[in-house]
Amino acid sequence: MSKKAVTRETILQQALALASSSGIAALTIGELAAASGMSKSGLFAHFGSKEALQLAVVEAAQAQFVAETLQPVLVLPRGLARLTALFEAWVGRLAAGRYPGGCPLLAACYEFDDQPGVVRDALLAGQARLRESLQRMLQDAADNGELPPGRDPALLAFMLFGLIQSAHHDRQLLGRNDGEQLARRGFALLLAPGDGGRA
Amino acid sequence: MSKKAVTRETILQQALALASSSGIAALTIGELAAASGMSKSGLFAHFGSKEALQLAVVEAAQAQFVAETLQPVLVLPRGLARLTALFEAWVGRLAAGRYPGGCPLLAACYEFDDQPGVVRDALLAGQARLRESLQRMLQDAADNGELPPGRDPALLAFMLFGLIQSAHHDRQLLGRNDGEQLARRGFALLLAPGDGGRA
DNA sequence: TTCAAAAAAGTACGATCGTGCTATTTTGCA
DNA sequence: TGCAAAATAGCACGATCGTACTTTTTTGAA
Repeated sequence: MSKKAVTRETILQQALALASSSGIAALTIGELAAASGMSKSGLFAHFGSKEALQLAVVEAAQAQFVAETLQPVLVLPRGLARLTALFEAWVGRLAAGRYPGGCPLLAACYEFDDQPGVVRDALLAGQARLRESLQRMLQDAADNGELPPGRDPALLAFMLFGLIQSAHHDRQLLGRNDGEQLARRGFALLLAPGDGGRA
Repeated sequence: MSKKAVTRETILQQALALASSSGIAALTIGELAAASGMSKSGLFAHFGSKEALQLAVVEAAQAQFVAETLQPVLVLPRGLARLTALFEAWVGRLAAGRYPGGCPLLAACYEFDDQPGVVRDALLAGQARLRESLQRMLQDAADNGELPPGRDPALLAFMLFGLIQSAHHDRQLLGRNDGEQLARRGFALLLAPGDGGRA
């Protein structure tokens, strides 16, 4: 791997660490250069513009999520098993201290949802893909007869994503560390057959 | 009302409109002054510091939420009726174009959750109060026997807030306008007795 | 109507922003 | 080992940031 690619990767990892607490929009070339031990212009040359840097950071975060959370569960059989593993990995990711300042992608969604441009486009595409993956796993589970009768995969995907967001909110702002457990109980309530989810 | 108070209110309304799309942290004294038809220094004198301005904006947004969404439902009897009205008002607020760029408070939670200071403190206090109100309404409904058996008010409050966040996400980033309907169906799924929420 | 007080504007400041352009260092191949 | 090329640093720029200090305009009570 070329030196350039190595340095670029180092910068992006540093950027993700900073963006986790301050947000991607608040990332500053100077601040990031200092944190990376580089000069402003040396770092700048890697990206050519601030928008390109922000886009690279978003894509790095997305690639990391896929590699660390989505990919690993694909070895499991389609259906409830795979879905459960994904949700567990996702929830665990929140608590793991992977990003102490919170998920940079979730935060970026709030920062860029009204800022047209390539960053917003990339976020939108990634979130849409993720939602589709989630919904497809739910459909697989439904096809296997592993869902309570009458459950709508689209609604469940919507609600499971809400559980993730609520857990994130509880941990990052409210400082509550039981959000992950509540999310798991919510998952059980939504997917457990029979008793309507005693929880 | 003194002139000062009137002007201050005008500024804060303008600030909320701007913050809706760009975020409270990205608010700039100069930008806000231009939008308000004032000079930078004239506007600045109203607050004394940028942090005080941000705090005032957060408090204005919180007061608006309470006045427009929480207060009105308090005339309804405690229990499921009041809870349903609150959720409906809350969901409706997302679609109403009240804030075209999304809820400034939700966005602020992501911006300030890792930035210690008075702004974060105010956000935390407001969100904690809101969560308590929600949970108390659920407890009232449980006391009335209006909840499916075995439901935990704390878990339901967690999940209902997740529905709101998911609806916000769907509308603001994904551009889907069925998020509100999904949130309503989720509400029904969680609170409807008997069939375990056929949806 | 007058006039002190309040509100707003004017001006200036150092700092930092993103981004050019040029010089220097470092790299990897001949 | 030498040397073009690649990577990084140095420096400068106009713009804008938040925030002081001073001056002008506006307000409301006597």
